[in-house]
Amino acid sequence: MAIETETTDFPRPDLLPERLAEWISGEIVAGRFPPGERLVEHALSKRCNVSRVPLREALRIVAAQGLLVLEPHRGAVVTPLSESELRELFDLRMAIEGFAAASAARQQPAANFAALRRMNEELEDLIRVEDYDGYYARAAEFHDSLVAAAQNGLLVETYNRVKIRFRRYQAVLANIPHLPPRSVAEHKRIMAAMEAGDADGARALVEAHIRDLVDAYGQSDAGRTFFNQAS
Amino acid sequence: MAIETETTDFPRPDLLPERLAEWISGEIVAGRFPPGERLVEHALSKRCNVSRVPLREALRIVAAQGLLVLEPHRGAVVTPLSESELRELFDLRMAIEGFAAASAARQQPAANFAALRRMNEELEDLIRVEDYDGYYARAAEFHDSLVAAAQNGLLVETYNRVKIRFRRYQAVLANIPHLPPRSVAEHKRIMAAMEAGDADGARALVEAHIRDLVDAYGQSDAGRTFFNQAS
DNA sequence: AATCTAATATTGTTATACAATTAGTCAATT
DNA sequence: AATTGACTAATTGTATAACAATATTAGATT
Repeated sequence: MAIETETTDFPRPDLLPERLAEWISGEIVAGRFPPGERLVEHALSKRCNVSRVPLREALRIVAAQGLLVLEPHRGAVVTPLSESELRELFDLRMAIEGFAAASAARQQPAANFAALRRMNEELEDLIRVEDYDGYYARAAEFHDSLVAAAQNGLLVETYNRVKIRFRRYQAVLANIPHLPPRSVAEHKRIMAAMEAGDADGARALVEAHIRDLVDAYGQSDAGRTFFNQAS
Repeated sequence: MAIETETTDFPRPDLLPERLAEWISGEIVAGRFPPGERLVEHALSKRCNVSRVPLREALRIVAAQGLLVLEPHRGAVVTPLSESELRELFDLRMAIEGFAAASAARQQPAANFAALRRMNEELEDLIRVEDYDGYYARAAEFHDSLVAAAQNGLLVETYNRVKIRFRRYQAVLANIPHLPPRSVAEHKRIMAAMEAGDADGARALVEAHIRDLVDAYGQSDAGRTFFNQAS
């Protein structure tokens, strides 16, 4: 008897709609499904080798994330980008991250300040090596940890919803080289306030920090120009 | 020729999954689909005279609202109630409503303070007539208007998601008679701070106001007892 | 009573069909 | 030339049937 050579079929994992949704979501964030594009069910289902039923459920998932709008009898249309949405997203980040910082500052011993501090030191290292792509990738993690420090699962869930929508704008906005050193310094002040138990101060610093990000994006070329092509 | 008696068929409205989702959502909030109950597709689709396809999409919608959990090969299960979720929901209300008050206070002329003031006066009238059911119905509207005053559609959307989940607990928690007069007074102080442009003050008052609600629910019999039956 | 096993029920997906609606085409008209 | 309007094609929305994979239940066995 020969060696068993037949490979088991690639095990089709479960959660097909979820995985489809993740893929669609990714295509939209990466801009490969540009704003305004219609996603035609039959074409997409053929492309993904799935039937329309799980695909339609995937579209529902992505629509619930805010990346698609399901128009009656017209189907799924990629949500447009707009300056107003970006402003509102920054506002929500201020509300969530600011509250998280204040909340974590009050909880004191439970909050994991060490993780935040370590992460900010890694950011400093990346700046020293002038790896700005790396910086922007990990800068998000710092903010994630900030929200996580509030120990509120629903707050994290809400923040993640904001992040998904926000990522589309990050993909379009250029990275700004002169911003990181300033951000790292602001992170330090935020952590100092939190460790001092100064809830209001920490929140104010977080809000000011995000406002700085808004200003930086607003003054960058990308921030001023991308809206034209997106309307 | 006789008078035309044949009626046109009742036009089946569109958005079947959305309407199904709304109904399911209502049944869960009202407690007719209790926490932990499994919603069986075939049975539900027969009961609603629809096929499994739009029903499954409806389940996705409700799951995205957080009222259902879709477990693989087990289907839709009504999300349990928990004290921790209630605490997190109150936290989110503080974050959102507090930020909204501060934001509205800064925007000043654009914010519609007159609507808020008028609504609080209606609440005072309801207290005078001792119509506490009416009070609790409209008290939510005051908070809605507060969030709306921030002029941020995404903040409203996020708040609505919190409200849907929160309503399940409101349906269980008893109304507390001695609370409304205190709340109305706190509403007044909040509005005063907003009109004075005192963003930080308004936010602090909103957070304190919600903390008062938490304490009141926590000290009520309902607040202490309902968790046992819900586990 | 507890455990294993077989029958049953349920979910997840595919395929097909068709009504309702929308999008696209192209000639006729202004 | 641009607009209208009717016709055709394409697409969505729903229903039905079928089946594999998995979970649940009930019965048999220990």
